[in-house]
Amino acid sequence: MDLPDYNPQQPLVYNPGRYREDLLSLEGPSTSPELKTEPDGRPESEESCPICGDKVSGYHYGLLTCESCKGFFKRSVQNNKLYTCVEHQKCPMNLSQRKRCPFCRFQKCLAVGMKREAVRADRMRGGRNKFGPLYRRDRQMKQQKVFHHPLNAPYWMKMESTQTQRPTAPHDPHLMRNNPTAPLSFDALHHSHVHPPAVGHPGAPVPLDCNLNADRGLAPLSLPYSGLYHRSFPGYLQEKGEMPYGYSSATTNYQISDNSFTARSTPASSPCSTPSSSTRTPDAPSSAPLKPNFLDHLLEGEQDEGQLCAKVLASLQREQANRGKHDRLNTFSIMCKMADQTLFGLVEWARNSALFKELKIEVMTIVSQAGVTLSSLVSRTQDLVSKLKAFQLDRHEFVCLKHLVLFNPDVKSVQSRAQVEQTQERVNRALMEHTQQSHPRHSDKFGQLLLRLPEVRSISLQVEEYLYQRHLLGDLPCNSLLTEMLHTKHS
DNA sequence: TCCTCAGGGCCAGAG
DNA sequence: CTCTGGCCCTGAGGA
Repeated sequence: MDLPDYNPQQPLVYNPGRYREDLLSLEGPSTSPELKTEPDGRPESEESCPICGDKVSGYHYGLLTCESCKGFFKRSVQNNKLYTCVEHQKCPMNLSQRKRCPFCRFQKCLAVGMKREAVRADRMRGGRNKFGPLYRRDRQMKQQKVFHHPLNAPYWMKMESTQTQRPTAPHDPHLMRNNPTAPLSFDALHHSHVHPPAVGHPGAPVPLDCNLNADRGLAPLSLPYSGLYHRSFPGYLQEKGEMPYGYSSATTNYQISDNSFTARSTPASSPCSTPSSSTRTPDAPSSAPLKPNFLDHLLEGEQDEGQLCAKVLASLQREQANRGKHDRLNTFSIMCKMADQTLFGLVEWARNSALFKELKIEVMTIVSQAGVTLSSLVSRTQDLVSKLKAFQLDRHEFVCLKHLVLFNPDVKSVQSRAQVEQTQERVNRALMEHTQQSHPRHSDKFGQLLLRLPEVRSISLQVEEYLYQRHLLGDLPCNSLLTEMLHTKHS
């Protein structure tokens, strides 16, 4: 089965209605050029620059690229170059044509994951940058991919590297921020890049290898919590001036921003960096009168769910396309990778949650439930999603539910249980007031929403249990945050 | 202390 | 003149 509309040289046209099919199609061989192999068995793709196909000379600004693209990227960022494309921003990019359109070349640099932040503002020579862990992990994963087929790799081997190397860099918080001050940062989860679904410039070409149709109103359905809330604020991002990942589709020019990346190291969406966070009173979260902007305060740390889904999809598509003919991920492996990357997103979200930062947690442990099957999980999850979709959640309700799931006083080893309960109560109150105000005719909405939470928790526990069983069988396809979490929780 | 390697600078060549 | 890209230097961090 071919990967729909995918060609490494052409942006992939994303059709939300085919999201599920896209994921399924990831299993089959892609239509991307067959990956040749070196005499020693290493995929040649490891030796070719993802931008132009030239020979790579090492890791540069976030990923393996050739010397030429390294220099081009460096000059572009250092000199704040402003390029324009005389064509349709879809110029082919290869060894012979890479010089023709610097606009498209720079686009592709960003799209494949080169990081402007890695170009040093102070121009200091030498040394190592903050992406060291990224390079190490990437290298490790590449090695593992080559020498150990994921599904054949022994369990202990996976655990060994899982425990020695935390998967950090590809999900660097800096790469996941919604940063309105960064006009041109495509950095995203694991080199994946998406068009902001709410930006609303239908005609604007998207310089990415995983494009979203501009009319994509609802998030894809394939992720557990996506598409649950109704977009009550179609222009939300625009109104707030937020352009996630810095992409401005309103212009065909790239304005390379200043190199003040150090000032942007704290995610702008982080409540700690916003004035409103100063109104927070960690000491008495429940006794403090509810600020009218409490819900907005919660929303400040929110990622767009559609973006998260699209990032995961783009990443998977890229990885699948880069795999050898006989090395393609099967459905379960794809699901595990989805879960892993979604987990990263959730962890990042939780870490950025001002409320969660107040917590002191030793180790997250869970209670196991046994005897689950994948089909029953899918069925239960689909039921839950259907119920939640029927509620047409708005962003405020959705973020409240997320916080209520996160702040679970039943989780062991939470040191300040009282604080968790207080926070839960506070969010509860905010949710109740919001539903009463925004849905006065639907007075029962608050209660109905709360009734869904036990099921959410129950399903999540079953999913964990199921994955752990597969994990013990050595089925989990890769070293990941997911396997690490499962191991930690069961150890 | 040495080695590795990624970012920066230099400069000849191309257009 | 600007841009490109290959080569070399630098120096933080790891062994």
